[in-house]
Amino acid sequence: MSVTHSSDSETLLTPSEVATLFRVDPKTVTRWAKSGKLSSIRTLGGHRRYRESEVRELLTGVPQQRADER
Amino acid sequence: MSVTHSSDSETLLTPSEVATLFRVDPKTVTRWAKSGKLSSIRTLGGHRRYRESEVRELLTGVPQQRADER
DNA sequence: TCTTAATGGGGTAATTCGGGGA
DNA sequence: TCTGTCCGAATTACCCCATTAA
Repeated sequence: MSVTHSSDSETLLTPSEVATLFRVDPKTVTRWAKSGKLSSIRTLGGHRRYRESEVRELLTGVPQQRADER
Repeated sequence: MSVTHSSDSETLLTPSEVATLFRVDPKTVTRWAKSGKLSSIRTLGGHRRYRESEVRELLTGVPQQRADER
């Protein structure tokens, strides 16, 4: 038995969820990702997922924390 | 922080656990396995289990290490 | 053995992808 | 320059019910 401080359990958001938060079209979010303004993780099928903490920070200007660091 | 019962060489994840990591439906993970994008191990009842190291690598793009190699 | 949640298979609706043009 | 929209194709989500896992 071992105890691990889990490395990365980051909540991810879908393109439409991010788009809703910014009141923007999902396609615009895709462009932000392609231009490097927003980092993204890809599903095995090629769809993008976005880090919630990064999105929140961009929305509020306040650095966010992950649940597993709290 | 997580507690792992390690004595095995490879930690296995359930479909729902993998789905949560990718922010995807469990059925989608099943499709990845069927199409060969993700390798899977079957329980004797036919349910799929996935290698954590493989999932982590696909998520981050960084090769992971097993606890018994560290 | 019993209960409950999760998974599998199949089918269909919704979302996202990429490119291109307004 | 930035965003919204149209298109076809691909991927993913949600619905059912039977079986398996815990």
